[in-house]
Amino acid sequence: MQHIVTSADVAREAGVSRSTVSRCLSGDRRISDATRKRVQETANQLGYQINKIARSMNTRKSDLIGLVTSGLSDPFRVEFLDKLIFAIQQSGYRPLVIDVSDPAQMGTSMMHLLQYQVAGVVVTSGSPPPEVGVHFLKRNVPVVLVNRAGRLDGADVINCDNVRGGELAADLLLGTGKTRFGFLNVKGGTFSGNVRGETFVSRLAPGLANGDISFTPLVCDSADYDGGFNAAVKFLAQPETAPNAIFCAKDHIALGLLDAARFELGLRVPEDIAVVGFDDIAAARQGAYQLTTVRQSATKLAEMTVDRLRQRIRGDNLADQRLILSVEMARRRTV
Amino acid sequence: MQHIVTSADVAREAGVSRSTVSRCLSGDRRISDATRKRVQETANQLGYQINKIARSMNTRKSDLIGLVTSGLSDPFRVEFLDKLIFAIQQSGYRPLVIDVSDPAQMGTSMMHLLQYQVAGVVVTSGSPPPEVGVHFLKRNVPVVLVNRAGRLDGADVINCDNVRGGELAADLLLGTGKTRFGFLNVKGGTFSGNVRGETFVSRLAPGLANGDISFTPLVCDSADYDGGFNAAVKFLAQPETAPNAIFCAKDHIALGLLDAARFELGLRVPEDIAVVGFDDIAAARQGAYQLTTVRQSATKLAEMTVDRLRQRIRGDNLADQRLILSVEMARRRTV
DNA sequence: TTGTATGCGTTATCAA
DNA sequence: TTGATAACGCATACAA
Repeated sequence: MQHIVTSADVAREAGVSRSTVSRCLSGDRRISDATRKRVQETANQLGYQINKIARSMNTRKSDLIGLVTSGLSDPFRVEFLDKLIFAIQQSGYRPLVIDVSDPAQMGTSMMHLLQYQVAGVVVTSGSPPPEVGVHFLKRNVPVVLVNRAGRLDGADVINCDNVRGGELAADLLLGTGKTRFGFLNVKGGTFSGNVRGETFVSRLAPGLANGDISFTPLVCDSADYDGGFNAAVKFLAQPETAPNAIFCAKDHIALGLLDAARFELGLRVPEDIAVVGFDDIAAARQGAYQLTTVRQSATKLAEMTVDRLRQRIRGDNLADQRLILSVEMARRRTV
Repeated sequence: MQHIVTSADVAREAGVSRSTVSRCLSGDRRISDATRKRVQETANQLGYQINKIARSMNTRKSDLIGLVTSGLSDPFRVEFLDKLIFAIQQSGYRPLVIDVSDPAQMGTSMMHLLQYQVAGVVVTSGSPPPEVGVHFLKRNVPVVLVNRAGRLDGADVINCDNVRGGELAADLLLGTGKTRFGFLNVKGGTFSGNVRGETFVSRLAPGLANGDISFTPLVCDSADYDGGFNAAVKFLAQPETAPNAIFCAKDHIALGLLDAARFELGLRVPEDIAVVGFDDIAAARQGAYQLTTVRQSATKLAEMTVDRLRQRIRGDNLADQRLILSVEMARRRTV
């Protein structure tokens, strides 16, 4: 077991004090060019790596940012995390991922992040119990909730424009002339999904009132491809009466629905059934699907998240914010 | 700004010493039940969270495990990371993700992990320069390379059985009676892809020798859906002479190829063209694709990785190992 | 511009 | 079974 190179080793080798080494490597101005150069050379030569754990002892903050998620099975969330991880690194931070499969453990999981002195936390899944808010507030650790219901005291909330999305979907489907509307969401619903569905329905209100159209709420067991597929096989069993203008709470569900409609029921899209999704995941653009969907930009969402995080870490703008990312309709072949 | 609760606070409140608090909360045996109970109660009451950063100062190890990857755009890698993150947490560790977009920065990125005193590292992308090996060896930090070329001294290597995979693909395609074979891989190739392709070709050797069949190496610009799609549009332009029994280095490429064949060229699968992929990603099972492919289990790969990591962290079995995950053919509708 | 002394919160060592 | 004390590696206030 070899000795690990510390700043003291570099100091001795370069003939300076530990403080000087520290200053050189943290980019402190007040150091002579000669000294800086010499120290940096010795550091490289010895293979010195700063010990961020030790540094955090003083500063009481690490450059870790907690990412609370639950699995990587949801395609849009993966795209978001991808951009988020990139943006976090660009800002000089490092992502510490916490996978919360059991929503009940959300609170304890977030408390674990405190043990690492994280500089901030991004929650992309599950709604943290309000009582954890005070612990984060007390330590000035900013929390950003993304596409989540925001009941957390002291946390910022960033959502895409679910309301506008529901409207866009309704308007587009109304324009098809189809009359049997449906909204497909996971059993129990999610915060985002519920808002999308409610807005969708309220936009249909006039037509529903005068009996021009009908609406059926549709439910699947899981918020993914299989959920959409299995649900569709059932509710499309009698295509003559089944909904034929369907808005899905998210693309992943819509893909399952599409495959069920085409390959299990033999329906033509969009002639027999029109489908609108939400998210615009990569697969929606693929030739096999060409899904018409409400687009939210994972990249912008990630940038907004990191921007907001950095503001709060700097101590700016400390009042809780609620930010909305605009959405747009991506028109393809399923409507 | 409030004061943050430390072990000293708990000690004072409970009327014991810091050492006792430390022992109680780290599950040290030699402490009386009464004291343990009292300390734990005061800790909860005060909302005390252990500072793992400070703990790492002494132990010189954190319970962080570095995950080196490059983006989350590759579906199989995402599935693997999903299982890996889960397995890491199950073992009481935390994943610290490093996204290496530029392969040239691989070395420095891995060195950064050392700054956090990681207990181990998993490399899923890019091949680390051999010289970083010594720094990890010196600190007894285990490195596991997954589905990568292993040129790193002191690192373990875990691969799926690329050789067997290539054979399975060749045998299956030979059975179709088709005669114009192709292997589609990204320009320049990857370690895994190259092995798969080479085995595939060598399995075709007899047929090639007596002129029964032909083989064409096919290349795409990126190892993803778009790469496969764009390449296929070109090389399938004259379907009468183009390869009609194609093995793809990975499923994601195969999906692009399939969509190009069906929707751009109007080909029937598998009548006009047979396709075999590699990985068995979730999308391969979807109705729109039903891709026949060589399956490797992301779950098993993750378990093997964490098992090996834990062995080395414990100090067992210190000789470099090379593990192989078996593969199998998942027969669907594209052959 | 540089060096000295001190403290961050924990665990390990030694003593009681 | 418990407590006092010394590290761990770094940053910073203060002194020079």
